[in-house]
Amino acid sequence: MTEVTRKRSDKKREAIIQAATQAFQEFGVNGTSMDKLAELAQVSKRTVYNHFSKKEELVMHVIKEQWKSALVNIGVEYKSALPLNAQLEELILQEVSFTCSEGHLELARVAIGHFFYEPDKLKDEVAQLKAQESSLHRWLKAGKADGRLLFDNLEHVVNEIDSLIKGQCFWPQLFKIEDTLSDDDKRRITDNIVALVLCRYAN
Amino acid sequence: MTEVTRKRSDKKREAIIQAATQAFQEFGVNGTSMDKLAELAQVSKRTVYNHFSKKEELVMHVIKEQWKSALVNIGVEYKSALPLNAQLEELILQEVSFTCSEGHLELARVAIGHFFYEPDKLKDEVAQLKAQESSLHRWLKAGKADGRLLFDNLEHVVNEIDSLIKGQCFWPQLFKIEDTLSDDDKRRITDNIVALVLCRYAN
DNA sequence: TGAAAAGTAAACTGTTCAGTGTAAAATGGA
DNA sequence: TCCATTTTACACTGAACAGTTTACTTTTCA
Repeated sequence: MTEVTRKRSDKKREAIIQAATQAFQEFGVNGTSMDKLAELAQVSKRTVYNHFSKKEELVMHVIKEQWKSALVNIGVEYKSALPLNAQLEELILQEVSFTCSEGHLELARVAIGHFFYEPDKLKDEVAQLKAQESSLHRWLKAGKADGRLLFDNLEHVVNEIDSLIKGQCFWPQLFKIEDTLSDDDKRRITDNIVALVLCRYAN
Repeated sequence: MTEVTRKRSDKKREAIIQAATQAFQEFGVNGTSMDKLAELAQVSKRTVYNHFSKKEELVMHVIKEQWKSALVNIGVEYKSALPLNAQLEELILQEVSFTCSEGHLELARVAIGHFFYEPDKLKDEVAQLKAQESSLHRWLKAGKADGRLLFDNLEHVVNEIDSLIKGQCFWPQLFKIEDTLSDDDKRRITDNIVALVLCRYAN
């Protein structure tokens, strides 16, 4: 043992995870056999199984790891003194950028590819996601409390904004129907969403 | 031959298609083996292969057939005399109802499940879809020509509306994250979309 | 009634793949 | 050097599945 052995072991483990991450993104979970994976990781198949006793275990590990690394804190706090316009612009631009980032898209591809025919598991994972109140939630709530925004149902507004973002920055890219967005595209989409939302809900 | 033979043959064929349609929806294409399928259709496996020489052929047949049957004509023509409000309401409600209908969702599930890792084929199919100018396109164009709507880029507006619809009536239902929408839900969502759009683009 | 068309059952081929067993080799610390 | 841990190569099992072959039966209709 153990210090160096640990390190050798860890290196192998890293190689496996890294190869899996890449392969799952490129070929999908079902398109990646454990043999292929072992070869890509430059590791014997048995070693893969020494680290992850089932394929499912490896899949979940990869998804959760990507998940963590993709989790960015979007931090725009409501400021009473500043114009709504600029604040919302900043907030939505951050959401847009995150949503259409390659990291986020790749995670989504793996997860959706894996969970597509297991709606219950998918539901659970998504429930966890939705549980955490977003920056957007807080900002809208603060704006309403401040009397500068006017709406009945917070959830509906969040849903609308979310739909506008995903419909233009996520789904088309997820399925590779549209190319990656340029910064100009992001800016234009953000501007339009901000205009739409403020036109409707600004007091 | 041939009249009655045709009929027996057709019955078998129907049974195959019907079983495939159901099974593909329930288990996905990959989750449905040709053996299972034959059993479900109460038909010998060989008969399946007599009608469809490859699984892929059957898959494409089922998708295209569902496609046809799902294709509804949404017909709301722009009327200069009537208020924008009511017209757009009617138009979007039709879109919403179609989008979240079980038929449309099931088709989408089969198609996405099948094409998920074949982005090129998916792109082709979607391109066909997008090619046909929608009722929404025409209506917006007419409203602009009539001077009652004001916008720069028609495509962007269509995209926004489309995102709002799909984000609330399609994606969550596709992945079975949300239940089927009630008529009240549809009405509420439609109302909100109409308000958002007219607030922004009505002259 | 008899020949053509269609269907059936079941075994079979060939492949892919998850997961296991094992014996030998590499690694690095004591 | 010796020992424990880890990795490796590789053969193997067992299952699933697309697609085929064959020998046989049923149906239809001329």
